[in-house]
Amino acid sequence: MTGRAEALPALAEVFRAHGYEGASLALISRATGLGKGSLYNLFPGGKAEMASCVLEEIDNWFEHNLYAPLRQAERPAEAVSAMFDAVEAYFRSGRRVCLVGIVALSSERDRFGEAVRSYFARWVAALTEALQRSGRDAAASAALAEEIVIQIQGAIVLARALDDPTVYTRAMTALKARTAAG
Amino acid sequence: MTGRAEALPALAEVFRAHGYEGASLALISRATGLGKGSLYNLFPGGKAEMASCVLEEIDNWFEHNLYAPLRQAERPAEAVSAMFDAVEAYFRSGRRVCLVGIVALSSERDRFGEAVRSYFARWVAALTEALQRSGRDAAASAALAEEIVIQIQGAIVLARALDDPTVYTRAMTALKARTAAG
DNA sequence: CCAAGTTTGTACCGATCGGTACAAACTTGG
DNA sequence: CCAAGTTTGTACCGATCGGTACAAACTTGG
Repeated sequence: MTGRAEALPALAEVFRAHGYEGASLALISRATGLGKGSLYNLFPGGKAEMASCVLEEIDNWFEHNLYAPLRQAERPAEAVSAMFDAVEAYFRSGRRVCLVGIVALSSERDRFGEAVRSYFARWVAALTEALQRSGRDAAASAALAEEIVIQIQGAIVLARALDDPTVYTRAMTALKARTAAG
Repeated sequence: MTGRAEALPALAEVFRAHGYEGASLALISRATGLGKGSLYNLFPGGKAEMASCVLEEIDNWFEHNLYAPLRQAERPAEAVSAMFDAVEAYFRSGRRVCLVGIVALSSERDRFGEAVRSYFARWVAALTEALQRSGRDAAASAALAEEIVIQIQGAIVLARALDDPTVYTRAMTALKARTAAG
């Protein structure tokens, strides 16, 4: 038996590469190496369930690797810095796209609206908390947290559009410097 | 005769709302009020040609209303400020999505890669020029120009994800202030 | 080792996809 | 006003869509 967990990474890549509508069952089947029978055995709810599970797994990954450390760090400034590194590695400097961001921009936002909202709201909240605990006042922390998430998402867009990952790294270097200084 | 020009706004909205793959000819036909006969009469190249034309029209709009003014402004600082206002109105504070950004994130980037690249490259270049002529050095101008485009794209993503246009206006207010100050 | 349960591949479903063919309905020029 | 050219709606094309049915192939427990 191959469980859902084993199929999710390949599934995620298909959705990332082709979007929800563009990810046909034929592509999904090829990418996962699973026939339709197996896919519908693992995900009785079909494509919608596959996408839900992928979003959930991504959410879990971010919660565990980024949000929780930000909230609980003893040295919050270091946690923020570690987040920048983890995010850069995860999105491969903009070569890899943010699936949750794509869903937010697409017409599937309504279908997965709450998952998308929660992912970004918790990101901003965790970052706000870390920034505040590292010595900023509440308003400045909230503003900077929002700006950081915005710049990450925007840098992915621009780096991909210009097909130039240095756009991503350059923006993040400047942003990290401002975050450390502020 | 209804020309291409009259059909383009409705076409653009369909592509914005559903992406390239999700924009079926049935949706396009409904949105434009044109039957297949008319659509293929206007756009013999089918969906690909429709999308090309839409991207070209968007490009023309940005070139004429944003890039050219930025490059030619006698008072470049005012041109930058006017750009912020025009962009906020165009994207309706993030309620409306950037079609070129969406294409950049999708698998259609390869099909329309050069159009996407050029749109963003010229945006950054025009902004760099205006910032430089308003008294910044070359390096600082280039960095800030890139950051502005990044924040615009990111703010659209986050505002839509959180379903909260104030995210967009808030980010832009802070960015405008920094741009004016710098 | 075999029976019961699970997983898998294949064939098939109706619906819809993008695109074509083409006659009927219009518009236009003389 | 009519002939020539243009535009339009409709019917249709094969391909693919997401999803279902189900028998054959496997796995597992006793």
